[in-house]
Amino acid sequence: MIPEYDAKAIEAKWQKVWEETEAFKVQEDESKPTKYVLEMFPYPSGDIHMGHVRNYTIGDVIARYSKMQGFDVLHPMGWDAFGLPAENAAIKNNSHPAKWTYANIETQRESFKRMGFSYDWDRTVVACDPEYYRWGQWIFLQFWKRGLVERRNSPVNWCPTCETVLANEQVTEGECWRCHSAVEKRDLTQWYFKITDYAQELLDDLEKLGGWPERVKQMQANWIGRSEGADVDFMLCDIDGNAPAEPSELDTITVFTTRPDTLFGCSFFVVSPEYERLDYIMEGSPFVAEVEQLKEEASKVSAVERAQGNREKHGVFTGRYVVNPINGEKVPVWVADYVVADYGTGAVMAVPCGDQRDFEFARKYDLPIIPIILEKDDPLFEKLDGVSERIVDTVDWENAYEAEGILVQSGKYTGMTGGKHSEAVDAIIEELQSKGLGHKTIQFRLRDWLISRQRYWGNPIPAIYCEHCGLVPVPEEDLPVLLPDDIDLSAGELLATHEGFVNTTCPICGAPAKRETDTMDTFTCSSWYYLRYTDPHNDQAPFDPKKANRWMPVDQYIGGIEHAILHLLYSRFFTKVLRDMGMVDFDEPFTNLLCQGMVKDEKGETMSKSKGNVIAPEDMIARYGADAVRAYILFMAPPDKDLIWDEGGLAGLYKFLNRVWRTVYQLVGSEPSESQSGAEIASEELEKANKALLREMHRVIGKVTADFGRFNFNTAIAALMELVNSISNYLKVPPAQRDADLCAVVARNLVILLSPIAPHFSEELYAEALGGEGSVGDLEWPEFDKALAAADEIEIVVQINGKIKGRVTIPADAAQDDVEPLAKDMLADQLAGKDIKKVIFVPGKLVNIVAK
RNA sequence: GGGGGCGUGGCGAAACUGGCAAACGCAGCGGACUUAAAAUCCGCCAUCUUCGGAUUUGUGGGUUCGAGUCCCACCGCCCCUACCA
Repeated sequence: MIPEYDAKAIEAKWQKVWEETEAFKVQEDESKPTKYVLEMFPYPSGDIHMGHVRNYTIGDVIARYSKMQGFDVLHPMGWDAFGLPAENAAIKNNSHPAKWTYANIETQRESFKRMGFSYDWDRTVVACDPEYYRWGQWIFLQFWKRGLVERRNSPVNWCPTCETVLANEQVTEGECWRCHSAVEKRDLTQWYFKITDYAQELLDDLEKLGGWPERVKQMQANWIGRSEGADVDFMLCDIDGNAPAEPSELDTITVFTTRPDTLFGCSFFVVSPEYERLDYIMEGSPFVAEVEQLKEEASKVSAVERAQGNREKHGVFTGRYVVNPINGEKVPVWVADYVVADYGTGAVMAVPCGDQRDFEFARKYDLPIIPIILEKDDPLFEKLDGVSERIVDTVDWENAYEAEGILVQSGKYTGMTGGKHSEAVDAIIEELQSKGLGHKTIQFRLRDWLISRQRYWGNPIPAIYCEHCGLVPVPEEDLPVLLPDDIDLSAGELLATHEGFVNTTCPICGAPAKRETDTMDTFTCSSWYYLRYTDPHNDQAPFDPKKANRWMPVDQYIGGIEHAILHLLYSRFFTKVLRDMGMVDFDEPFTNLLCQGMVKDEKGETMSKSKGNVIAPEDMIARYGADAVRAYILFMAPPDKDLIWDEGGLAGLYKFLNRVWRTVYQLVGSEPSESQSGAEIASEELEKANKALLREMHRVIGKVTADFGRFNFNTAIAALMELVNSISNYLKVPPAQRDADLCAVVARNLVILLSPIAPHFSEELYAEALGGEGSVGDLEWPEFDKALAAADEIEIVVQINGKIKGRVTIPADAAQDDVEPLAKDMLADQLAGKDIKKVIFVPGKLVNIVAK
């Protein structure tokens, strides 16, 4: 009797065995090559969802497979445990964020165990654990020492719902990444990590990341946003509009431009409403009221609206003028909302002829448009010929001319080629440089990383304000700065109002002093956790460089595309700084990156609690078992594509496991199969069947191995299904006639090949049906024998002019000379009267007769 | 506006460097077993067909002996990003 496949009992049994035998403990075996398989650690917001299941199943298969291939595998798991949801839950439940966080961690940990994930639980990293965040503070202090920490005042993104500032990367389309509230601009003094110091390297090293998806690299490159151009100095005229005799620093207004070649076409000048020196410009101007009103209106326009693009542009004249450094011309200074404060210098030279935005603005406010760059055959050339006076305003234009062209009305540069990277750009920069009024420069879109948050549940910034000594770092020996437990968040208490936390003494002079009460962005925690896993219990340092260097960089990182910029960029930055500190000897943290697709509902919509379309993993485990869930999620789509949930498909994989179960028992037992007729078969036929099964087994070993290497788990499972179909076919042979040795080896290999996908199931079959010792996970991966997988005879296609006309069966090693006559013979009718031009023979595939 | 990706049966998908399109599965249909159902097993399942074949990978063109795959144009969908000077 074949026992029933009882997924629930089997899974519980093997999870217990794995735990007791510490099956997934990292071996730290120096004789083996290492493989670090890492999935992005989760935020403990309630129980896991299908996205987690998919992410971690993919990682688990890679980890288990790597172990069977002889690697010393590091496959850890932890929690990104600081952050607002915990704090909000605590406020709502009149509780403490730690309570909520740790309860959710336990729930998730149990779910992970029920999924059978092969984590070394000994290495768990929990970001809100002082043992961990202590070293986050230590790293902060090292960054500070290296000049990579700055506290400064500037316009920042403020989320009114989360009541905290946000980093640029955490604002998408003008909304807060977490709560989707419209983000406001505020002028505040905040803490920054100077990630821009690494902008160039972060961009350049994308080239080293051959194992990353192209689109992720592209997104990072766009985010870093390097543009080459020039800084150009314009001089502010005095209030009466007279050009300054002596250029003074105070009256120098610098712009960044990628098009210095169009400088002769500058007919006005624009600063953003938030421009830092706008008040200085407005001193004594009669237009203060108008400018104030524009500023007011601009501040009201939400970032969301601003992000819509192509908005109607608004501006007012400041009453002031600046001098164009290339021709000494005076141009009016405007304030307009289409210039943003946080790119370039917050001021632009407006060239309506060569820039669409300036063009639209000029049309609206009736400002001059000076044609200075034209397409080769522009009719305007004729008009300009022999005219000494400058022609202004090209009324018949509908758009600016932004492409490459020929300069006109541009002094000695007239006739030169202009455009983004043209000779005119270099020539004009040279002139500006010689006059001391400009120079070549590179502008990045990347801003410094604003890391301070006005929230309790985060890693405290280790800094102290002393009346006498100023801003003082907390000494390393005083770390960690602990978050106080006794805080009543629901009563509105903050770190800033917690006297026991705020009041301290100055580490330098000993006088009473105040602590910094901002905490660090949670993304600082996730920027180095992967290093901590290599040495998770170290209480002398964040990690031992020797251990980190042995395991790192992560060989395979797996996570969602939503971190394409945020987490992945920050982690790259941290790694580079730690390298410069001598803590690690590599430049990039993640060698290979796999971004898995989303799990969507039947209608193709994202699952969310608010839509009520969430499929709970625990329900599915209860109904079909974790192994079926794992197999299903791998089978239904390649890992990087979105997966449409279909419970019928899951039931199908459950049926497949049942079928494997019966098949394996039938292979090694003496029971007849369902498809067997009972009649003896001829020995010739038997031999053929034996041969075919052996060949099929080897073909599938090769296919599954190759597919695992490419993460094509869906086709690997399809190949295993084909093997099972072939076995079913073989089982038509009566039990007494079967080749027992062949059956045993096929059964064994089938179980091994399936084990990374359905581990509990495979363990049970290996132990109970095959009588195996130990764990399947400790076995070696079967070797692929190409010779045994090859067929002796194959069927190839015969074509005329690429159209299939028939098929012939030939020996696998047949040469063209053998095949050609066969083919011609076969198609003699159709070739009659035709002239054979040539014959193309693709071994193992086809023979194509080109005839006319 | 800029960048990236995708388009194959009723559905999820396969087809590695151009070489038998639709493997594998879901749904469906027919049969066996059963008193019956479930489960299981066997078979059919792109479209049209005068049963010889013919047509088919969003549309139109091109390169090639041969194109789902490469090139050009267009249509449609998705994702990212954005008054970036």
